[in-house]
Amino acid sequence: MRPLLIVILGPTAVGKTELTLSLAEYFHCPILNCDSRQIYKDMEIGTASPTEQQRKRVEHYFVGQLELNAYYSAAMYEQEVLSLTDKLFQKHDTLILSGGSMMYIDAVCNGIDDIPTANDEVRANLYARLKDEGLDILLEELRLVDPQHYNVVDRKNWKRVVHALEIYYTTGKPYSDFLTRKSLRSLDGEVIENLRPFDILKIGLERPREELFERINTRVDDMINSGMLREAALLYPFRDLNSLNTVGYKELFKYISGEWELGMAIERIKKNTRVYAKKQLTWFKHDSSISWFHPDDKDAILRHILRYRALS
RNA sequence: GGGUAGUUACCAGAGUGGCCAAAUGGGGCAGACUGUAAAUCUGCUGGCUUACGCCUUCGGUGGUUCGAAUCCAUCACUACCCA
Repeated sequence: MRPLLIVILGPTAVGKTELTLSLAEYFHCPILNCDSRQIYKDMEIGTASPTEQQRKRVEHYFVGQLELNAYYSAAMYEQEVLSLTDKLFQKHDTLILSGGSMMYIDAVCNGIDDIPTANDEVRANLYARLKDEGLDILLEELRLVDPQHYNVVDRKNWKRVVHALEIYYTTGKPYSDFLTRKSLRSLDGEVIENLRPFDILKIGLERPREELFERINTRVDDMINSGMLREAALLYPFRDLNSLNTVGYKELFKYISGEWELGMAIERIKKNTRVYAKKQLTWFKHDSSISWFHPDDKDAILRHILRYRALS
C-alpha cells in the first residue's frame, strides 16, 4: 500500500480545522498545516490558527514557526513538506495536509519549477525603480530581455513584471527559461503524472454561500472579542512586512493609525475575507481531482477516504 | 402655514438641451494566477443568451423642442430653516 497524503482544502472559515482534527485523531496521524499566514508567529488570533489546545490534541507542523520578517515561498514550503513527509511516512501510512493556501497546495501536489530566489539587492532596486520610473519602463525592459514572457505575462500586474525582471537580473537568464512545469499538465490543467512517492487524495470542503458568509461574519466578531485588536496593536510597528499584508491586520492597522473607525475596519475585514474566500473557491473549482463535501458530513468524508484506501 | 434645497441605476453621487444606458466611488458578480499568493491583477454590473444593434430608464403627470436626466407647469415625497 502506498502512503497516502489526504489534502483537506476549502475556503477560509468553512470548517477545515475541526474536521481535520477529528480525521487526524481517527488516523492517528499528524497534521501538516498549509496556510501561508498561520505559518508565521504572533498572528494567531487574526489568522484563526489552530489553538494551543487543538495542537495538544494532534501534532501540527507549519504553524507559528516563522519570524514575521522571514522570507518564505510556496517553493520553500514544497521542499519542507517533501522532506517532512519522507520522514513521517516511515511511521505513518496516512498524513493530512490541511489549509487554504492555493498555491502552496499546488506546489505540494503538482510541483513548482525550480526558479532561483531573487537577490535582495536586485529586488530592492527594482522596487525603487518601479516607484520612480513606473511600470511601463520596466515592461519595456522585460520586452527586451525576455520577449517570450513579455507576451504572456499579465502586463498590468506589477508583481509579475517585477518578478520576471528580478529573476533576469539575478541570474542573467530570462525568467521564461525556468518554466517547465506546464509540460506535466494536460490541457485542462489536470496533472498527467504523479511526481510524488505517495498518493494524494484531495477533499474539498464547501458550504452554501450564505452559510459560509455567515460563518465569516461571526468568526470576525469572535476574533475581535478574543483580543485581536491587542494582537494587531503589538504588530503595528511591523505593519510594512509582507507577512502582515494580511486580511484582518491591514484593516485594523488603519484603525490604529486613526484612518478608520473601528466599525468600518471590522466591516472591511468581513468583506475582504468574503472576497478572499471567493478567490479560493475560484481557484479550487478548476481542479477536477477534488472531491467536494459539506464539512458537517464527516461520515461521508471518512467513507470516501476508506474506500480510496481499500482500492489502492 | 411660509421659505429654501433636493428626488439620478443596489447604495452614495456627478451630469443642467444632442457626444447619456448616464462620470466616479462603494457594494455585488465573474475571472487570472508557478516564488513573500490572506499577495497581486483583470472584466462585468438596466433588459434583450452575443451585439459598433434593439428596447425600457434619471420621483409622477402634462408640456416646450427636430431632440429632455437636463427647460416649463403641476402633483407627490424628503431634508433643513422660519412660524
